[in-house]
Amino acid sequence: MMNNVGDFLKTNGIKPSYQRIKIYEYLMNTKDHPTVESIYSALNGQIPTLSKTTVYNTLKIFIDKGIAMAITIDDNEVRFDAFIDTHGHFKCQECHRVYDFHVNFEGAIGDQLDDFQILEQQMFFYGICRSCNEKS
Amino acid sequence: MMNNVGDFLKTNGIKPSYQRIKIYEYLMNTKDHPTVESIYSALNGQIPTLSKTTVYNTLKIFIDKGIAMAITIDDNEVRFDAFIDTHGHFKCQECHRVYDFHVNFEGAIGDQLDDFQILEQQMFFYGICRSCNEKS
DNA sequence: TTATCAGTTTGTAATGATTACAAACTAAAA
DNA sequence: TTTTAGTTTGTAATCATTACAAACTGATAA
Ligand SMILES: [Mn+2]
Ligand SMILES: [Mn+2]
Ligand SMILES: [Zn+2]
Ligand SMILES: [Zn+2]
Repeated sequence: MMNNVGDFLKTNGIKPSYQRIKIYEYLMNTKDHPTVESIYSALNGQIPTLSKTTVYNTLKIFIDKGIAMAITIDDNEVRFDAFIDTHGHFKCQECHRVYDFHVNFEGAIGDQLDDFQILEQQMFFYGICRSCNEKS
Repeated sequence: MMNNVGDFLKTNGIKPSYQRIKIYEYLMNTKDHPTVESIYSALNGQIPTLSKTTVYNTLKIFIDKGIAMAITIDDNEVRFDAFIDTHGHFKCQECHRVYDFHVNFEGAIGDQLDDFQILEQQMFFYGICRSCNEKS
């Protein structure tokens, strides 16, 4: 075997092509919630024939199969995340970095949505991060 | 005098033109978090010369002046809200309605972001609403 | 009053992200 | 080898948003 990511994709019903493995590895190893554009340009070096359409298609498959998620933290920039446990995101308006944080969703809303069937939860914060704060 | 919305806009540093008053009134009276498209087509009746560009411009001004906010609850559909107190949104995947709910943000994240300066908070839930649940 | 001027509105053109589509390719099965 | 299903690629189409400049408006100054 020797290829963990390939096996992981197979387990999730995704045929592990070279492109798919590379894209998933990149998403897994990169903690900055990359966009389609940044994934494409990061991989274009090792895969010169890579098409942006393939990046779009592959990410859509990952999301459909539940091994990645899309984060629309700002109009007109969709970012992707291989860390799929429910968690919140903080976006720094200075350095544009996106940080993860843990959220206790239950405590935050009480019983207001008791008759609603909740399938997905997102929390986004915006502001200035610690590191940017220290520079001023 | 006699025009509350006009005065309200003036108070917030916005010159109260006919278009701006109508757009703000619509946003205020409509609880369904309308899009640019739905605002435009709702008002096009009474203001036949209305331009979609004016709707975009006006909403941008409202947001800059802090009397409205943009909600990107789903990729490729930006919605607008005149209710600017911090609150959460639930989007029904069946009827596509967007519901407001109250959120206790402090309790939800603890002290994880203590050194971060938080300027804006958003919470989005997705699922099936009560009314759609009852139909099945 | 008329002339001027800043701000507003409008229509059209440009942009840019995403999607549609069909041809080329790949790898496994028959 | 041939077939076939699935994958990748490049190009074209779509669609929301933005840029831009001309037309308009309403207030102010002469
Ligand atoms: Mn994350
Ligand atoms: Mn709302
Ligand atoms: Zn920062
Ligand atoms: Zn519903």
